Amino acid sequence: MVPGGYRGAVSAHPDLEARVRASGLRMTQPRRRILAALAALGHATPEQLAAAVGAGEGRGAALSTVYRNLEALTEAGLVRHTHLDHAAPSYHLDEHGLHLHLVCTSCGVVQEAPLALADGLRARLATDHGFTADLTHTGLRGQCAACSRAQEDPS
Amino acid sequence: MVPGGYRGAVSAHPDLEARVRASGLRMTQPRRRILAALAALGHATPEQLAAAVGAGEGRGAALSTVYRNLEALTEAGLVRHTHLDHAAPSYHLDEHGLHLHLVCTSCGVVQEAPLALADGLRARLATDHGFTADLTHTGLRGQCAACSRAQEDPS
DNA sequence: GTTAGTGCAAATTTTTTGCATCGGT
DNA sequence: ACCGATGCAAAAAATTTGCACTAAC
Repeated sequence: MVPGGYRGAVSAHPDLEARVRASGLRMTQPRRRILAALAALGHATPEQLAAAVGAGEGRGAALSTVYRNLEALTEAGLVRHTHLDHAAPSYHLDEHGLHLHLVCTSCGVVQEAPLALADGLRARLATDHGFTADLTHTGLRGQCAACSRAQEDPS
Repeated sequence: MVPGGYRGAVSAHPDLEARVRASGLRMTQPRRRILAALAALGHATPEQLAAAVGAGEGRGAALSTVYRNLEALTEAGLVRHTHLDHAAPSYHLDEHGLHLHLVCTSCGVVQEAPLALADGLRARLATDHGFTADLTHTGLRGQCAACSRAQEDPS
């Protein structure tokens, strides 16, 4: 289910390393692997990360280390997460950019959409309810184009 | 944390009973209590429901029964759920109405907003991405008015 | 009388935590 | 050398499941 993995000596992104250190965190091997996996996968659940990093296979990062790192890196502002569905949250690098996540209820595909699409809604929420919304944090559920089509025209 | 509970002989809403039966489900005591609790609480997590129903106190509904009912009733279309935060999903009667859920990241308060506010966004998603969104299913995270204020003016 | 539905307890699954050790600075 | 970070294994939560029994229909 998960590609080869990122177990080797990974030099990772220099800028990332700098930011890690700037946050007062040490740049360890497991942490480097986790960051590299995040960069490569775009977004992934803790379990997917553990698999990608090769947890339990000797030289990787223990599952608990993955959890602890996601927490520490989130705290440091380097990592964010989004709730795509009922399951575990999906983590991604801060750099990965802000966008809406469209999650298809039928096929599970996740597509991204420009955050600007929600500007109108956010403005209304702000004026009408004094609510400052972050549409980035939760995936929007629905049906993707392909699945809607399949449903109407079950050829 | 949870009010008195709904353990007594609850007649529940007649219409609900009818819909339950129409779905081919039997109207049992535990099920009646769960429906009554949902009606009274508006929306609640499985645990809150179990507590409200008086699970474990003898005459209530076992936690596992709560889970099984939420599943069955959801299947029957009588119940829906929304993911308000990182924690457990929050269930509510279908009748409870469709609206947006605004979840404050700071204080945890959940307020409701008319679904129509999101019509613009939904239209854009439909035309631009062929995506039919259900903004009802996930709570929108952000800061409520009170918390935003407190943050800017920490008197 | 059938069989869906229930309670209870055991089994899973997911995430957290304690603690001795290792490794970055 | 210091102390943050790690691995492992145990603990906590949260949800699911097996099974004998009860109660709707």
